[in-house]
Amino acid sequence: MAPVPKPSISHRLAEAAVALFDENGYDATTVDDIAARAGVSRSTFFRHYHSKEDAIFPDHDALLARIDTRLRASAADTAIVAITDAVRLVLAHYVDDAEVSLRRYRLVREVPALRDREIASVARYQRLFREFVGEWLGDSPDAGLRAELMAASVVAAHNQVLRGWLRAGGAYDPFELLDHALGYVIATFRHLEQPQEKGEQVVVATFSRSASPRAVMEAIQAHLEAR
Amino acid sequence: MAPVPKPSISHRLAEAAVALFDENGYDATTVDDIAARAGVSRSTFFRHYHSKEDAIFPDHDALLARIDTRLRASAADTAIVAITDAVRLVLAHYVDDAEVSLRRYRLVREVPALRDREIASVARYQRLFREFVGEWLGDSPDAGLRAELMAASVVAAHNQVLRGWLRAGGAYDPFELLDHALGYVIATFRHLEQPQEKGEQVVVATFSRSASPRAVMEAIQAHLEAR
DNA sequence: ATAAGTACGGTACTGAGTTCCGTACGTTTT
DNA sequence: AAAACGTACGGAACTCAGTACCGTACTTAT
Repeated sequence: MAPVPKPSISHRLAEAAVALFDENGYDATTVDDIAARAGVSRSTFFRHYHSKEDAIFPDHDALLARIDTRLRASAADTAIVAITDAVRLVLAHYVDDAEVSLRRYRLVREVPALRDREIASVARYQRLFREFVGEWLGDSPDAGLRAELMAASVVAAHNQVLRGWLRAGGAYDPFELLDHALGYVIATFRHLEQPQEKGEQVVVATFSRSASPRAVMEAIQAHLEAR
Repeated sequence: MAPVPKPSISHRLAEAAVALFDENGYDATTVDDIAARAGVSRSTFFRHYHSKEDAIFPDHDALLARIDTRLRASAADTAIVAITDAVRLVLAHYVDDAEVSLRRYRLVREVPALRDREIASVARYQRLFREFVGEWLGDSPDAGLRAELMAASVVAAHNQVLRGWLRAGGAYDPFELLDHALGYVIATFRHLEQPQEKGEQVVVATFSRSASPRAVMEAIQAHLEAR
C-alpha cells in the first residue's frame, strides 16, 4: 500500500494554531481548541510545543543552529562574507515560506505577547553575531563596543529590509535591498576600521566647495594630529 | 500631628517583590506571597501592577515619556545633541538607583521571562529613537534604513556601556565611556551623512598605495556612474 | 515471547490574571 | 447634618497556561 502522506502531529498542531488564531484571535484561542482541531489531546500539544506561543515560532532554534554553524565554518579573513551569508540565510528563511511569514507577521503585529517573543528571538540572533564578531575582533581596542555595534547594525539592516518586505505583502525580491543595506553597514564600519592600517594608505578628506582654504587647512591639521 | 511617613502601597509591593525574589527566587515567589509581605490583598497587587513582572520594572513607562518629551523638544539642527542627552538620561536613570539596578540586573540575568521583558523594553526605546531619527532625516534616500541603523547603534552603544557598568558592580562612573561610545557612533554616521550634499562637494576616494592605476580608475568610474 | 522504549491520553494540580461584588472611608453636595 | 458620590481595598469565583504523574497502546530490539 502506498503510505498515506500522514502529516506529522507537529505540523497539524501548527496549522491548527495558525488557523484558529486567524479565525478567533490569539487570546480567544485556548490550547484545548488547538489540540482538538489537530485531533490530539492537550498533553500532546505541550509535548510538541513548550508553550502556546511556540506553535507559531517553530523554527527559530533550528535556524539559529544553522547560523551558528555557518559562522563557525568561516576563516577570519572571510568574516564579513560569513556574516553576509548568515543574514541572507535568515532572510531566505522568511522568504521561502512567504505565506507563513506574512500570516505570522499580521498576527505578531497585533498581539503584544507575540511581539515581545519575536523581539526576544531577534536578540538571540544579535547575540550570536556579537559573539562571532567579538572573537573576530579579538582584543583590539574597543573590540567589545565595536562588536556590539556591528551586530546591532547587521541585525537592524536585516530587520529593516524584512519589515519592508512583509509590509508590502512579500510582493518583491528583497535580496537586492538586503545587499544594499548590508553594503551600507559594511561601508560604515570600513570607514572606522580602516584607520587601523593608516600607515599604508593615502590620507584623504572631503570638503565643501564653499569652505575657505583656511578652514580646509585647519581640518587637515586637526585630522593629522588626531591619528 | 506629624503625618506618619507612610510609604505608598506601590512602593511596599515593589520592595516586597524584590526581597522575596532575592530570597526564594522568582518562580518560587507567588503574587500571594508578595501581597502578604506588603500587607495587602492579592487584588490590590494587581491593581497596582498589571503582572508579576511589572513589580520589578515599575518605571520604564515614565522614563520613556521623559525621553519622548526630551526628543520632541529639540530643533532639527540639534538632533544629535538631543539623542545624546536622551541616552544619557537613560543611563542616569540606572546609575542614580545603582542599588536597585544591580539587584535587578542579577535577577534579570537568571530569569528568562524577565530577560525577555527587559529586551522588549529596550526595543521600545529603540523604536522611539528610530521614529525621531526618521522624522529628522525626512524623506532623504535610505532614510528608513539609516534611521533604523542609527537607532540600533545608539541603543547598542548605551547597552554596551550599561552592561559593563552593571557587570562591574557599578564601581565606576560610566558617563565618560558613554560619551566615548556615542562619539564612536556619531563619527560613524558622519562619514555616511556627508555624501548627502554631494553636489556641493568634491568627490574624493581612498585607495591603497599598492592599488594599480587601472583599479583606481575603475573604482572612480564606478563611483561616478553610481551617484 | 519478553523486555524496553516511545508516543499518546487523562487526571490533577499550581498559579497568573480577570471579573465582579461588597464594603469602608473620605469628599462633595444640598 | 444627612445624603450622594467617588475611590481604594478585600474577597470570592472563574479561566486558562503550564507542570507532574500515571496508565496504556504500539513499536522495536533481544
